[in-house]
Amino acid sequence: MNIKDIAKKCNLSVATISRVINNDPKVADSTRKKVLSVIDKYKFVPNITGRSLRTQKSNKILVLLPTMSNQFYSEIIQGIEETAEEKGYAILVAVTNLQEHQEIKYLHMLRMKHVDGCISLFNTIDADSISSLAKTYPFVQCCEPTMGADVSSVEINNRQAVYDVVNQFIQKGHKTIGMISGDYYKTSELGRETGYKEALRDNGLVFEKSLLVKNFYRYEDGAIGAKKIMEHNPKPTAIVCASDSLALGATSYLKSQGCTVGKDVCVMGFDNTAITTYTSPTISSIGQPRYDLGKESFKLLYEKLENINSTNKKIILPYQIIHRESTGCTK
Amino acid sequence: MNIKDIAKKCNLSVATISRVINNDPKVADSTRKKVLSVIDKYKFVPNITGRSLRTQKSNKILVLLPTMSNQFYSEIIQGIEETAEEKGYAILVAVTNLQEHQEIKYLHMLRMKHVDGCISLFNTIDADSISSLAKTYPFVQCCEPTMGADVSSVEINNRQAVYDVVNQFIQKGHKTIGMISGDYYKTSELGRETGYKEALRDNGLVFEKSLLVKNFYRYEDGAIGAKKIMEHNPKPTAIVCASDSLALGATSYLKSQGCTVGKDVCVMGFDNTAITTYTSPTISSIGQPRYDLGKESFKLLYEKLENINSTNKKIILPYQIIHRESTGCTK
DNA sequence: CTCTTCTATTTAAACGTTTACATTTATATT
DNA sequence: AATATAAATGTAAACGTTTAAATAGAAGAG
Repeated sequence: MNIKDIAKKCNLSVATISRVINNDPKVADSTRKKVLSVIDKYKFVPNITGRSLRTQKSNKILVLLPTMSNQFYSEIIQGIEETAEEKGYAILVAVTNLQEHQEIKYLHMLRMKHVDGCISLFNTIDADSISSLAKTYPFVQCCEPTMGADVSSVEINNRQAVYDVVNQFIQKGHKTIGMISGDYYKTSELGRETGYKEALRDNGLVFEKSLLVKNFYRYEDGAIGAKKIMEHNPKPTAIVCASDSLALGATSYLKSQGCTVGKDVCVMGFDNTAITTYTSPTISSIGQPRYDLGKESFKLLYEKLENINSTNKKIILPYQIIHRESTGCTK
Repeated sequence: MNIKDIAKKCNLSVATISRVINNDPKVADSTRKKVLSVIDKYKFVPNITGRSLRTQKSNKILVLLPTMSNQFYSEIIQGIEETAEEKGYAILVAVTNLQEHQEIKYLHMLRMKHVDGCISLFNTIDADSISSLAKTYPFVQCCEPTMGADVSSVEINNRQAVYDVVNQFIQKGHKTIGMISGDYYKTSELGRETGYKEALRDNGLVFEKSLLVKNFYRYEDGAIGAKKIMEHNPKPTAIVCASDSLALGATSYLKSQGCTVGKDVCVMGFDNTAITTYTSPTISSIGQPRYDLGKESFKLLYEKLENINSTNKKIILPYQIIHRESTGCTK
């Protein structure tokens, strides 16, 4: 059942049927009614591939995720989805599982015109490839802009966030502060680590290599990191982590050593995921405005969808430092 | 840059170019080489919309998710994705956020032929709609088959899983056992609750309404549920939960009341998500073979992709009961 | 040298829409 | 009634592929 069949049933040309489908006002009310009833009767649904080919638009955008096992992305996607829907775009999510060939495969959907644009939450391909991709296709990076790439992006100021936290720790009298970071998300990681180092420096403390541990972002890595950091002399009294799962792992290790987290040692997480309030002690964390990160990403993408030559923008959104029990906040 | 342009540059017809692209053996080696070099030179990528229109296939399948904020789905999707890739299919994920209009919107992609098939992790639409959808389009339900719908599906035996757990509790001497369930995923919920009731009955215990609490699946609901259940007289000594977050919430409430979870009260979760090992006590849980659920779902879908009239199959995969500290397991 | 067979290539239709342009029909103006 | 204008509908091309069927060219058989 296609538009031609409907036209035949209605004794009309395909053009008129198409006009009815697309709400073109140039069609008589009586005709419109007749056509709609026939469409309804035969449950006709216009073939979107035909339409896409003709209009050269898919009205779909791709959201590229490094992994699905991160709570963090859920709300970002919702922010994208709801903003996109207002403009008539549907979103499709693809997961790269951190594999470059997957990333390339899905980015091909852009070149093959099966989606009109892409918001990527993480890229492994190099800055030049990103820049040239973004020149030709609507493309926005969210949370993890590739360093040195000429591309629109939305993120928070990771450096400043950790800087502020470490500063707060120092103001409260902490003298030895450790950091557990990861070794994957180059951009945010570097920012967070820089913030840590700069805050120490600006307060007259020296950065010590053995107080900054880098592994992956799993729970176990948090425990391993905490163990290593606690071997330092003098013992650190505060640890800032690059994710909540790291903070959780660190906390659990510290507890197992008889430490009271929030009193003997303060622990700060990152991302403010739901898990932070499920545990004992509850975990303090740096919160990103997830919904807005998604929303602003789509807005930037939309500018590109309307005009691919519009200038690239870099948007920085505010973060939030939330104190809970793991930094001694009792309320 | 399209296939016609390439043909012109090569002084060949579009048909030959198409053959090269599709690895048709009926093309001379010298010609193939020339064409490939031109394709490479101009970075030509065939337009997939044109191809889809002609071949009436997209080589894409849709995975429909109720929400992205559930750790549980991640590995299922990986199972689907890796199996699908072997057969040359890419997967696209769409999230309904439990809204029917979203579900309908994305299912339309099937009717509009923008995807060749769909694996759905949850549906709100009624059994008849599901049955008739599945008759016309390749469609498989994973984990939550709609009751009464004629459709291929993969799941575990939810009833038996909870039956076994409750049975184990009773064997160990527990006399009063509560259950915290949810009120959304009709099929699995009903199964789990039935398992609970049947195990009681088969052991000569009476089912008491006040020991079965139904809310949503959030952490808070676990705490609320535990509070309600603990008001029962005599106090229950075991609680089985329909999710890990419920179990976590229950555990945290019990701890706040001075209960030692795993000793005074045993708590069992469901789904065996990562969080179960991050907490203290660690949470016992019923594990579903997530990767295989995804894998088998795609296999069923593939049968439908090859022959839409193949008979619907219902696959039941084994579950696993994993004891941790919350049920008194110390190792 | 002709006829057959096989291989490589071209031609042209088809997939299902949308839309600029042309045509017809209805309505308004003189 | 004749003409101008507006509204409704039709015609046909276009989007970028794939692929049956037709054709050309080369090689082999007699």
